[in-house]
Amino acid sequence: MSSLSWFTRAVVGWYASGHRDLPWRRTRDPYRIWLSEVLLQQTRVDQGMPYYERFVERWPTVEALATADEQEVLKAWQGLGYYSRARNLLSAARQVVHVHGGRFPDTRAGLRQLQGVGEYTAGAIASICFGRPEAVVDGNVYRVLARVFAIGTPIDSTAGQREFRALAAALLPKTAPGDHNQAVMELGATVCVPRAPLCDRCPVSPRCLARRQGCIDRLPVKGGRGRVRERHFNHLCIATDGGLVLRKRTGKDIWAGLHEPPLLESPHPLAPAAFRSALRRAFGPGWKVHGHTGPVRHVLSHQVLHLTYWEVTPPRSFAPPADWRAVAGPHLDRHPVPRPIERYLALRRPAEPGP
DNA sequence: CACTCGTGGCA
DNA sequence: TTGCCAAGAGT
Repeated sequence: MSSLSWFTRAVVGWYASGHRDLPWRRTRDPYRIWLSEVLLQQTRVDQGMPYYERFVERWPTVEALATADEQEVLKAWQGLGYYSRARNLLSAARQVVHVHGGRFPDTRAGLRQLQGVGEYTAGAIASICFGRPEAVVDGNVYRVLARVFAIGTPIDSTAGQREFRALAAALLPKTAPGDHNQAVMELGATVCVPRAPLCDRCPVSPRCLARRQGCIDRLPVKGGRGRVRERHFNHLCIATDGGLVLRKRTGKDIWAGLHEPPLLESPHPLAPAAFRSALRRAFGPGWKVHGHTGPVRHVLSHQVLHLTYWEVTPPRSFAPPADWRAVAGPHLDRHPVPRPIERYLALRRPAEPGP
């Protein structure tokens, strides 16, 4: 008891005196904790919350989720980004059911074997659900520790990750490690925030080295982002009797598993004449181009997309690639699509006005 | 290991 | 407008 460090004493005491009442804090069910942790990876609580509620409602148990179809899960994930999380989520659910008999592993190493569960998520589940003495280091923890201990090692370097992991482990109390972990993360999320931290409300500000040294706004140190790639997407909007033509994206590119109108990517923006030329080169002669909308600018973490939607009609002789599918209006809703395609479809077919 | 994977909010 | 960033993981 008295061996508790001043750090844990201050932060856990502060946490116990009141914190946000988030739905996943009302349970220790590893399924729900896991779901919340994956949903919140690189994602704001406000953004992930409605998704959590819908997932729990629709798939209340890991067994239920394991029986889901990948397209269903991607559809439920639509709009949240980083869609590999959704595919890994389903994969891990099936691992839990078919390899572990429906029970989540109760150790960090065991959890680590699940698809989409890395060092952070494994530590979070192990400490919160099973009381294991495993420290977690997420973005919040990096920030709190970098400031309180005035550590300037870049958090995205190998040395930084080692250093912060060791410090977090040294600070972890033997009793109630899950509460300690959540308390530090909550402090980072609500008080020790990236810009303009609320130091007058911080339980450790009297001993915060960065505050003492006046360098809070320069910590933590991160390397700059890499260069952003510019891409030009020319979508072929083909209306048939059976509906709009879509194809499913595959491979390792963005939006794997999501649908879109057939794509003609070009290294530069295309004027109508250049588009006709590119269309003929890619899919043969005889196409008609009726008009276009865009380009629409869409920013991703490492790319900037310029999307143009071209209304086209193929010649009668055209034999479409095997993965093209005409999708009638009522069925469009079942296909997961990326945000810009979702917006395009909404413009193309305005939603029915509410009652 | 450097790079990649979305989206939206904010100053 | 631009850049930063938010409960990371996979390759």
